[in-house]
Amino acid sequence: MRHRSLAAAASASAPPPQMPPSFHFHWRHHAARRLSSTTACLHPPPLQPPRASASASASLLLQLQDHIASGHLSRAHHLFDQIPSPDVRTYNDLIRAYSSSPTAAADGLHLYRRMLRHRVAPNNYTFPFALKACSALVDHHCGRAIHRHAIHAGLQADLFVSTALLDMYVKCACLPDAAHIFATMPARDLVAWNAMLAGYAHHGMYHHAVAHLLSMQMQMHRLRPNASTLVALLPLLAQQGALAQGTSVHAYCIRACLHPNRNSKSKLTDGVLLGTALLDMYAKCGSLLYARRVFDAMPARNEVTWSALIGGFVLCSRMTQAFLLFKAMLAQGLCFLSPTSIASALRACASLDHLRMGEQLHALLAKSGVHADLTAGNSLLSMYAKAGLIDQAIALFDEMAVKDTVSYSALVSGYVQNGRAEEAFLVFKKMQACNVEPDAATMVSLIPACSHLAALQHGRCSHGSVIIRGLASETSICNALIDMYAKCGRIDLSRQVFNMMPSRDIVSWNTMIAGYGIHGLGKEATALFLEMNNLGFPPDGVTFICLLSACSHSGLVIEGKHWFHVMGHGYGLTPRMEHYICMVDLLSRGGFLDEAYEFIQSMPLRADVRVWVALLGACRVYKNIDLGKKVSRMIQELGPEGTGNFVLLSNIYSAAGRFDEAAEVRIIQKVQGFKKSPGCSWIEINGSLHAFVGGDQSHLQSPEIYRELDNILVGIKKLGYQPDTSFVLQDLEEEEKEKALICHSEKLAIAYGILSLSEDKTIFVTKNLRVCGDCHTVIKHISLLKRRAIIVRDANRFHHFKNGQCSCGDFW
DNA sequence: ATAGGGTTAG
Repeated sequence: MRHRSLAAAASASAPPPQMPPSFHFHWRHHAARRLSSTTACLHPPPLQPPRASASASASLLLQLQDHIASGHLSRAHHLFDQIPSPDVRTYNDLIRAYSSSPTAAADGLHLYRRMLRHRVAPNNYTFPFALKACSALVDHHCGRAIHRHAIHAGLQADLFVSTALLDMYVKCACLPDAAHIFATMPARDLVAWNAMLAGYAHHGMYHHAVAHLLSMQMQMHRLRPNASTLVALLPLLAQQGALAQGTSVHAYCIRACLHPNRNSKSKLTDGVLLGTALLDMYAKCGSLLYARRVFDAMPARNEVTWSALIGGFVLCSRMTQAFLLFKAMLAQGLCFLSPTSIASALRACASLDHLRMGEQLHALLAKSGVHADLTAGNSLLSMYAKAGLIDQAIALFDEMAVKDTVSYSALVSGYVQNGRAEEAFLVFKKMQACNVEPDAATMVSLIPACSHLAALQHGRCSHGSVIIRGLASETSICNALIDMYAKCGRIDLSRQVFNMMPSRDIVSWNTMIAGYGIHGLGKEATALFLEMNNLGFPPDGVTFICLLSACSHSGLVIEGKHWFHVMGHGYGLTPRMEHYICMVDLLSRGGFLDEAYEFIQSMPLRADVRVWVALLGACRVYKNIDLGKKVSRMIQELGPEGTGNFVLLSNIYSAAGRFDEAAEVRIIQKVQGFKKSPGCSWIEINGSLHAFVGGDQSHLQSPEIYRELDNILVGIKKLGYQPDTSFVLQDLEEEEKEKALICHSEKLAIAYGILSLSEDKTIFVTKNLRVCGDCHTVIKHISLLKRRAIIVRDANRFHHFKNGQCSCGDFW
C-alpha cells in the first residue's frame, strides 16, 4: 500500500540530528496530508502494526514529547500529523496537553474525533482527558457522547473515567447526571467526593452539600476532608452567611493540621487557597476581625488573598479601611496588584467621593497594562458616573474595546443618576441593537428613568419587558416597579406589585411606605408600617424617614411625633440628620413654626443647612417674616448649599415686598456661580413627552395653549379666583405680575393636557421643582371649572385635584 | 480562593 511505502521511505531518509527539523517536516507533512485527504476519508486506514518505521517514529515521538513538555502545542500538532499511524498513547499525550489549556480544548476534542475516525480505540486514559476538554468548553452534548463511548468501551466503571464523567457533569451544570454517576460508582475516592461537593456548592445547594459532607465522614473509608474539600465548601458557607459553620470548619483545619500555618512546604499552595477561602468566608459573614486575623497569620499570600481581604472591607462598607489596605498592598510590591483589587479600591473611591484617588487608580490601571480589563473598566465607569462626571464616563465607555451587559448597565444608571433619563433609554436601545442582552441589573437601572420622567407608558413597557425576560418576580425588579408606579401616579399598581411579589426585603417595604407618603396617604403608610411590625420585619432608619415624611405630607403631626419617639425608644435607632429634617418639615408644614424652631435648638446634632431650609420653606408658606429672617441669617452663616436656598430666601423677601433685598440675594447667587435650574413641567401624551419651561412658546401648538389659558383665566375668575402675585419675584405692576403668573410651566402643561386628552382622562403633569402656590390655587379651580381630575407630581409629592379640592388640603 | 453594573428616604 502506498502509505506504507511512504512510511518506509521516510524511515530510510530519517535526517541526521544536526539537520534543521523544519526541512524535514515539510516533506513529510505534505505526504501525510495527501494521504488523509484521499484514501483515508473514503476507507479508514487499517490498524497499524508496522515495525518498519519504528526508529523514525521513536525519534518523532521524542520530539513530540519535547514540544508538549515545552508547551509548543502547534508544533506538536504539526509533528503529530506526520506520524503515519499514531497509537493510543500518542493520541492520549497530545489530547492531554490540549485539555489542560482551556483555550485549546476544542483542538483536543478534534483530535479525539480523529482518533475515532481512524479506528484507534480510546482507553481509560483517553476518556478523562477528552472529558476534561468538554468541561473546559462547558459542552455537555459532547460530554454525553463521550459518556456513551465509555460505556461502549466498558470503561464507565473505571475509577478515573467515572470520576472524570462526574466532574464533567458538575462543570457543565448537569447536577442530576453528576449525582447519578456518583451514586452508581462502584468505588469513590476523595477526588470524587470533592467533585460532587463542589457541584453542590457552586449551585448554592447548601443542604445537599451538608448532607454530602456528613455522609462522606460517616463512610467506613476514613475519608477526611482535605484542603480541596474545604476550599469547595467555604464559598458556599460565605454565600449563606453561615458564620458558625465556617468557624467550625476553621477549627477543623487547625485540628487536621490543614491550617495554613502548619502546612508542609509541598502544600504551600493549598495553604494559600485555604487561607484565602477562610478569610473570604469571615469577611462575607461580616466578621472582618477574624478575616484580618487569618490574613495576618498566613505565611504566604498572593494577589487573590489581598483582593479577597480588600473586597471584604468594601463589602462591609468599611471604605476607608479598604483603601488603607489597598495602599498597604501596594507598599508590599506591585506583584500583588490585580484588576480585581483595583476594582475594589475603585468602589471604595466611588462611595467615599474620592475622585482624585479614583483618577490616580485610572492612571495606575493604564500604567500596569491592565486598563483593558473589563471588570476594572466597568468599576471605573461607574465611579465616574457616581461622581457626577457623566461625560468622563461616556468617554471611557466609548474607549472600551470590549463592552458587556455590565458596562451598558453602568452607563444607563449613570445617565439616570445624573438626571438624564431620556438618554438612558437611548443607551438601552443601543445595547439591544448591539445584541447585548439586558439582565436584571440593567432593568433595575432603567426603570427609575421612567420614575424620573413620570413616563407611565415607558414604565409599563419596561414592566412588560421584564415579564418577557422572566425577571418579574425578582425582588429588586419589583422594588423598582413599586417606585415607578408610585411616581407615575399609579399607587394602586404599586400595591399590586407589592402584594404579588414572592419575597420582600427592607427596600420593598420602605418603597411602598414612601409611595403612600408622596401621595399624601399617611394612614395607609402607617397601616403598612404596622403590618410590617406584625410580620416581625424589623424597620431600619430609612423606614422611619419614609414614615415621617408620609406623616408630614398628610398633616399627621401628632402621629409623626409619636413615631419619632418610638423610633428612638422602641427600636433603639439613633436619629440621623435626615430624621431631624423630617421632623422639622413635619412641624413647620403643620404650621407649628415656633415649635420647629425650638426643636432645632434642642437637637443633639448641629443642624445643617437642610434642616433650616425645611423651616424656611414653611416661613414662606405661612408668611412668617420675622422667623424667616432669623432662619435665613442662619442659612447665610452656614453657607447656602445649592440654588434652591437662594431662591427660597429671595422669595421670602419678595413676599414681604422687599424687592431690593430679594434682588440682592439673586445677585449673590449669580456671583457665587449658582445657576437656578429652570422650572420645567412635562406631560406624557400617547407615550411621548411634552416639556414646557415658564413662558415657553416653542411648542408647535403654543398659540392654542395660550388661548386655552386665557379662557381658563376668565372662567376661574368667575369662580372667585384671585391671583396671588406674591409668587412673582420681580417688582412689576400688578397686571404684569398676573401675566408672569399665567405662563408658569405647570399651567402650560395642564392647558396642553386639556387640549390633547379626551374629557374622561386624568391629566397628569410632572414638575421638577415645587408647584407654585398660585398655580396650586389655579389648578384647584381648573379641576372644578373643567370637571376633570388633575394630578401634579412636583419635587416633593403628589397633588390630586378634583372638584376644586386638592388631596393635600392646605399642606401645600 | 478574589472581582465589575442595580432598587428605598431627605
